[in-house]
Amino acid sequence: MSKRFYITTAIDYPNGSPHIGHAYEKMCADAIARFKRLDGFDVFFLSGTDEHGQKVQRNAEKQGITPKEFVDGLSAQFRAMGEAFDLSYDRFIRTTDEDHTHACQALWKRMEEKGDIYLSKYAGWYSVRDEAFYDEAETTLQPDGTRLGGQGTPVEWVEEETYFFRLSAYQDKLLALYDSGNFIAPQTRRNEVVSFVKGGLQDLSISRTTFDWGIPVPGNDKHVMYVWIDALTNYITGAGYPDLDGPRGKYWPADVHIIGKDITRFHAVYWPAFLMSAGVAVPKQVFGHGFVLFKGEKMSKSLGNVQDPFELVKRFGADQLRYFFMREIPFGQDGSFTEEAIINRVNADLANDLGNLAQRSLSMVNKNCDAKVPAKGALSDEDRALLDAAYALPAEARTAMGDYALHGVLNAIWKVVGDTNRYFAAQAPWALRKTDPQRMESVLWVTAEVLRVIGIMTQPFIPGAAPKLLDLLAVAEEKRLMAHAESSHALVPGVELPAPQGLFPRIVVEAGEGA
RNA sequence: GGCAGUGUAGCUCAGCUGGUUAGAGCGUGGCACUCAUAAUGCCAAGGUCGGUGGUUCGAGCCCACUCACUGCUACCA
Repeated sequence: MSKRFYITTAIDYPNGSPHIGHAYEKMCADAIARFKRLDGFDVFFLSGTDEHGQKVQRNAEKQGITPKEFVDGLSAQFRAMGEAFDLSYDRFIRTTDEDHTHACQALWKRMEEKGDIYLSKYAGWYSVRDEAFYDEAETTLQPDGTRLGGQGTPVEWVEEETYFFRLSAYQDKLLALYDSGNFIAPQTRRNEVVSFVKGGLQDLSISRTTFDWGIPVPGNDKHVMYVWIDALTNYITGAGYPDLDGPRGKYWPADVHIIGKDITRFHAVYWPAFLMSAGVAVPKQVFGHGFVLFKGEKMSKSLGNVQDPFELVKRFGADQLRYFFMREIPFGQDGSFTEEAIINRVNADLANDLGNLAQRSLSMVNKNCDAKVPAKGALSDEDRALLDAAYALPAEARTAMGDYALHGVLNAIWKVVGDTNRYFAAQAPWALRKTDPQRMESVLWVTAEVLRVIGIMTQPFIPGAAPKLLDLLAVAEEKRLMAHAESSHALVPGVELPAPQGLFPRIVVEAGEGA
């Protein structure tokens, strides 16, 4: 009975090309998924695109193509982004996938059987221009008798037949859920949701008749399911719902939904209520991460500062961006980036600290130890202290990962990288080469062994370079799990090593290029 | 307006249930070394811990007030 771990990201709405914010969420979730695999879990990692809705339908019409053709093109871009950032999805789900329709309709029927869905009318002040309903309090009555919405656009009274979900019946159960553990993280998001739910819940409109690009409501084709039923259900579609006894059913309930903080409510209120209604287990946790800002400002089309993830990868590299964002931004908080910050961080941590450490030590091994794992002599206190720090990493990392503190994991690892550089300088193996070659070998062995542990531990974050580092140390493919990051799997002296190669080139800013 | 949160070195942040000289990384200045990707190491400067007033033998950490900033306050996602 192996340990299982099911992690999802939000599915993206493809009404435009992906931006770096989409990539950020996915790379963080990917690092978590990879970390759990590294730690011996049977992981299922789900991401995808949310493809229905009025906006897609309209955009497709504008281009004179079908909605499906429209989303096919954009969904492909999101999938390409996954490849560009080395994302290890186990499935890339699309809400236009056949099994998803089946899952949504099954969920709907269960909720209906429970008596939680009823047909009624949704009425309110609607702004055609904003495509949004406004609360009466948000509107203002003009002298000429017309009424304007929150954005200053005209609104009209609209009544539409719609199905409602009896969300109001779930207030107490939801509050009990929030009370029982850490269903919502981080804490600040939890506070917001709790206060929202305590304020009282209204029933939720869950169908539309004004467009048809969506999943039909079972038994009433005039209606399609509205956003959240359709979108959220993807998480159980991924587990094979309604057949949770099938091959993937074992993954449900999900361990964590990684989402942007802006959609916390939908995941922490509506979603568990739907599931409770349908008699399906609720996910274990919803984690709302922060936003990535560019130079401290939100990125938007109007500001013209949207950062293209593909361009960034081309310029800096996938490992570099992954490392930067996960190290620099405490996971859960907002964070800002600039090209200069990326260059500084990448050069300092990856090129200078880790890359150069590997290079300086392994090139000595190559030249002075016959290109073999050096001989390990009696260990000094300094050797012992450094090795202990390295071997302590798995436990420290697991602790930090318990709160999905990706930055904390990297912090701990790079503390050891720093320790190793200090150790290397203090032991000065280049001097020992002349005075005490045996001791030199020991120092090089300790350094290489620590690099082995670092290589193992960094795999979730820099999945391109970490395996290369392990290759340089001739670590077998099957000995690269976290369980191997201990002394019983240490490097064996005498094993042949390949010639060292640079792991991370320094990023050089060309003259005249602003950073 | 209501609720919640944040404010600690130039920058980004740690600071456990209050307890000797408030920490890290980056940046800055100086020195050392030469194995290495002009990389690394050492040393140093630098903060009245937003402000005021309390509680306490003692507060960055507790209380009150105050200033600034942020988020949430339902059906665009």
